[in-house]
Amino acid sequence: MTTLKELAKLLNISVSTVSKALNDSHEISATTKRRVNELAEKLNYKPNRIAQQLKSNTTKTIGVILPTVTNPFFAEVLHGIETNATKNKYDIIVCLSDESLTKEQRSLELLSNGSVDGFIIAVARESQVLEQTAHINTVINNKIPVLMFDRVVNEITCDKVVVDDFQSVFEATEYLIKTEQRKHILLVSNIEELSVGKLRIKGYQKSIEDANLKSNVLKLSKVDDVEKHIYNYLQDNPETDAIVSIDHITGIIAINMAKKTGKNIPKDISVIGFGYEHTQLLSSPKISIVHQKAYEIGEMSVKLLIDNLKSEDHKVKTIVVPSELKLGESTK
Amino acid sequence: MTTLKELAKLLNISVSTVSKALNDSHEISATTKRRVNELAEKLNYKPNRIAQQLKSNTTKTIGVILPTVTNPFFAEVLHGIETNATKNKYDIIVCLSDESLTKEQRSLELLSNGSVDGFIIAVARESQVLEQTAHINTVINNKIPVLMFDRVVNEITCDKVVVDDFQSVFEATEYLIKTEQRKHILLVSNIEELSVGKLRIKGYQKSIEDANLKSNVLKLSKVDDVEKHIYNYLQDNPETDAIVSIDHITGIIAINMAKKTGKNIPKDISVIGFGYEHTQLLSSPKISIVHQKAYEIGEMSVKLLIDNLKSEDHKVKTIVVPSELKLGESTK
DNA sequence: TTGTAAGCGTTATCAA
DNA sequence: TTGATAACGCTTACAA
Repeated sequence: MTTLKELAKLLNISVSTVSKALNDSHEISATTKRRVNELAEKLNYKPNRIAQQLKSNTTKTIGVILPTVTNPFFAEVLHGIETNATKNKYDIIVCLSDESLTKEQRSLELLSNGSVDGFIIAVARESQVLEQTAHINTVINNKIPVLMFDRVVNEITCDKVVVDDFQSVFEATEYLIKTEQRKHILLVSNIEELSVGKLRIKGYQKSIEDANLKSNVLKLSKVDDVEKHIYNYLQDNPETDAIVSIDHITGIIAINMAKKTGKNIPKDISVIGFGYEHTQLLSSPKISIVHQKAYEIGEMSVKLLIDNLKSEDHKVKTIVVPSELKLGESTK
Repeated sequence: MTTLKELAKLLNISVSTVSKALNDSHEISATTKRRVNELAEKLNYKPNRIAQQLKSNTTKTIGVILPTVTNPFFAEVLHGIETNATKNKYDIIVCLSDESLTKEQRSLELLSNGSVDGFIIAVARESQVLEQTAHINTVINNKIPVLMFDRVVNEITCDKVVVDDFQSVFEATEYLIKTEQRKHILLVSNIEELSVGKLRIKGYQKSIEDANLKSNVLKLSKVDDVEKHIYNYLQDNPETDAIVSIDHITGIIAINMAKKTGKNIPKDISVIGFGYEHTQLLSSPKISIVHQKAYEIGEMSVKLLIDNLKSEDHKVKTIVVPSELKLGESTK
C-alpha cells in the first residue's frame, strides 16, 4: 500500500505538504496540489484507515451485538443498521451472542479496547432470563455509548429503541374482537420467556379482559412437537375462532394445523401472526401479520447512537417504533 | 482509557518495561511483572487495539460482503463465519451489497485501505448478471486475499467455497424418479438467473434426460403472483406427480398450492425444496429439503481465508460442501 | 533486568 | 507556501 512517505519521496517534498495537499488545505499552492493528486491517483493511494483512527482516537465503527441473525427480525434490523451506518460513513463490526450470556460478555469486553466508538445491542436470551447485565453497565461506565434495542434492560440507563409490543398485540386482539366479533381467541407463542414476549402476552390479556373473554395462552418455547401441540389444542377446543401468534413461526403452523382440523380460514378461524418481509408468502391463505418495522428499528438505532457520539450534550431517549397491522387473507 | 504511559508513570518505570511485563517477557523480573499486572488489573488496562494494528500492520479483521442477510442461507453462512472468526480471534466487518454492483464496489473500495486483512464475499446478483467483476480483481491485485463463496465468478482465481448445486438437485430429482417412480416432475425456481440457479436447473435436467422424461421448468423470479402461477400450472397439468424447488420459498408455496388443487401430499405429489434450519417447520406436511450446509460453508470460508492469511505458500483451492437430502413428510 | 529510541502512517502545530 | 517535528499507543531492537 502506498503511503504519504512514498509520495513525498517521489515528489521531493515533505510528508506534511503531501498530507495537506491531499486534504485540500488552503495553505498549499494549486500546482503542488495538482502534482500530488495526480501521483496519488496514479499509485492508487488511500490514506491508511488505522493510522487515521489512531491519530484521531475515533474509529468510525459501531459494534453490533445480536443474539442471532437467523431470526428474520434481527436479520432485518441488521439490514437497517448496515444501510444507515454506511450512509453515515460508519463501519459495523458484528458479533453474535448466540443467546449466550458468556459470549455477549466476551464480545463487549473484546471490543472495548478502542475497536469501536459505540455499541448497538439486543441482549441475549440468557442474559435477560438470568438478569445478568452488569457487563453492559461496565461499558457505559467506560464512557462508550451504548444503544439497546428490542430486548432492553429497564434497569440500565441508555438510549433505547423498542417496539410497541404491548400495544400492537393489544390492537391485533382488539381487531379480532371488535371488527370480527371473535370470542374464543387463542394466543400461541414460542418466546414467552423474553421481555418482549411477556409484553405481548400482556397486550393480549388486557384486550381479552376488556371484552370479558377468556384468556387462552399456549406456551410453546419448550415444546418439542409444536405442530401436534397446536393441533391437539384445536381438536380439544373446537370453539376456537381466532388465533394470535406473537412470533414469526407459530402463526404459520397454526394456519396449517387449523386447516388440518378441517377449519376454513378465515371463515371459521382468523389468524394474526408476527412477521416480516417474506412471512406472508409462506402460508396459504397469506397470513395477516403484525409487521414489526425491523428495518426502521435498525435505522433509528444508528441515528440515535451517532447523535450520541457526535453531540456533546446528548440526552438519553427511548424511541418506540410502532408496528403496523398488515392484513393478509387469514382474517375476514 | 488507560495507556501504557499512564501505568509507567504511576509505577515510575519505563513504558517498554510495562509493555514487556504485560506480555510476560522473560526479560522482566517477577516482582515488576507482579506490580505491573496488579496495577493494570486495577485500572482495567486494555491494550489499544488500533495502536497494535498500526504497529503490526495487521488488523485481525475480515471484511464480509454479502448480497443480503434476510435470505436465511446468507444469514446462516454469516453465523458460521462469525463463530469461526471469533474462535480464531478475528473480528468481522459486515457490508451488505443489497444485490447491487455499485454498493459492492464501494464496500470493497472503502475497506481496501488497511481496514481488513482479507475478504469473504458472495457476489451481488447484479454483478453476476452484468458480469462485472473487475473490482474484485483489483482487490486481489492489491495483495489482499479474497475468498468467494456460493455465488462465485469462474474467471477469477481465488479460494472458493461452493455448494454442490448440480449434484444435489440431480440426486433429488433422481430420488423422485428412481425411488418414488415419479414421471411428471416440475421444477420451480425464483433464482433462475443466478449462477447457482442455473447449475441446479442443469442438475434437474440431466436427471430428467437420463430417465427420458419431460423437463418442465417454471421460472418465477420475475413473476408477481407466484402462488397463482403455480396454482394455474398445477390445474393445467394435473398429471404432475412431483415438484422440485431450488430455493427456500417456492417449495413451500408449491405444497400449499398443490393442496389447494385437492392433491394429497405426498400421495399424489411429492415435493422437495431447498432449505435451512427452520424451513421444515413452515409447511404441512413438513417439506423434504435439500439442506445446504450454510453454517459449514461459513466455517470453511473462514478457515480457508485464515490459512491464506497466515501461510506463505498458500495455494488456491476450491472446496465443495456437499448438501444433504433431508426427507420430511412431503415425500413418500 | 531496565531504559532509550525508533517506527507504524497519519495529522497538526509551529517555524522557516 | 512549505517543512520540521511531535504526537496518537504500542512493540522491539539495542543500549545501559
